[in-house]
Amino acid sequence: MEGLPSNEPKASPRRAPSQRRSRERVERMLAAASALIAEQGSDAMRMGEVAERAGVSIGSLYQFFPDKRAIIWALAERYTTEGQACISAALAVVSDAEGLRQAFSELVDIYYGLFLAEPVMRDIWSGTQADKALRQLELADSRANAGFLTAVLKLLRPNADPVSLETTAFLIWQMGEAVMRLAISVERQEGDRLVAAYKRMALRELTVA
Amino acid sequence: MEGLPSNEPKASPRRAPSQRRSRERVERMLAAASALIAEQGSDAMRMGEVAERAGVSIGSLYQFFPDKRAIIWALAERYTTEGQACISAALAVVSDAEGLRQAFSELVDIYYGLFLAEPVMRDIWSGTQADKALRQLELADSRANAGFLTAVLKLLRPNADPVSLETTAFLIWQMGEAVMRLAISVERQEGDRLVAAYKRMALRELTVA
DNA sequence: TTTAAACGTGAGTAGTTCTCACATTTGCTA
DNA sequence: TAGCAAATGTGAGAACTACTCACGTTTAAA
Repeated sequence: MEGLPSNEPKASPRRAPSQRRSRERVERMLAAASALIAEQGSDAMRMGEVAERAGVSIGSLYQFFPDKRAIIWALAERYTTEGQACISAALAVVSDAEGLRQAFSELVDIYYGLFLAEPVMRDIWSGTQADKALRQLELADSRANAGFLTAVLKLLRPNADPVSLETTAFLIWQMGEAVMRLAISVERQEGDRLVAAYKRMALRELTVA
Repeated sequence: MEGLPSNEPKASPRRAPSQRRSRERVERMLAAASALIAEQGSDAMRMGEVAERAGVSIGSLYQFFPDKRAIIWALAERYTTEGQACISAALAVVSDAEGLRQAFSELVDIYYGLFLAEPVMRDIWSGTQADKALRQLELADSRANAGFLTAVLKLLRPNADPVSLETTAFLIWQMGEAVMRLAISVERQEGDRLVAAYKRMALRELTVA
């Protein structure tokens, strides 16, 4: 699945471009990487191809980016700092509950729009390296599991819109998986809190109309 | 990041073990893979190492598993069918809202326990191939973003438990990201519905105590 | 016993990331 | 302007890895 010797954060510090020439070249490298990720995904992106498209040698590429990950991270960083400013601005002006409603709603729309429109962000932030086929298997499986939940909901609320129930069940299930993944990535205590909060939220959604 | 020629579902059909000898050997291969994933993660798992630990040649390994993914999938499948039976059983007996509450609550606990206890499941189902360092960056970033939300919540509800508010904000933010990732993996229409449902759910959580 | 199919082997192929010894360019100082 | 050290640029090749294939061995059935 990889050619890297290991998964350790080898990220040895590389020289930072200090002269104008090299800064421009680094910019070209990032642009090339961005284009290739948009076209093929970061997994299929080849370092040699990045160098070629940027018009630099493979050695130059590695002079400023210690490994393949580094160039992807550099791109990711641009998006995140940009996004962070946007979020900060939108929430800074909130002063009451209604304001929060509006700001949050807009924020979700903006983010969703970004995810839909930016192939690079899409690739980097969502299962980049994870292989697509496995993701589809997971989805199919999750759908099957959510199906059991849907069946129960339909039984308990025969008058509700079936599509809406299906959406709710699938959403709750997927969120549950996401929370589990999150919970095992943080400290045990926080993980427990997050799972508990999820449970409370999901139950509220499941038991009220 | 990989040595595979491409990301396409090459999954050419391989011979299925029909004799007892080969069935046992396949079992050993799976056991070896499982152990290695538990020790190092599936990304660092080397096919040669799997073969060696299973006491078979690399050729034999590839006789039954077309590629590296296949052996990981095979392991994943075992967990999922097991889990599916568990879910089905737990939800089949639900007949009222209170029953749903209990069944769902238990299910979450069981799943969380599995995630915590099973390193292989953990690896396969959560950012398997995704690199750990990037995941930590994402988390730090998400925490920062959730921080803005936390600040607003603290402002609007000065009497609430700060830790609880932080947990809620982080959870909502992470769920949002998960829903976006999900939304772009399914058909546009369903994605839109899922995002809308998430928004409704999150807003309810944000505006009621 | 014969025989065809299933099974087993491991050196070798192809394709990747990343290195390194060396050449070139730049900016600074005398 | 000449001199020079640091920054920058190069690409053949080192080091790994997933995966193949031609050939040898075992199994089960006729």
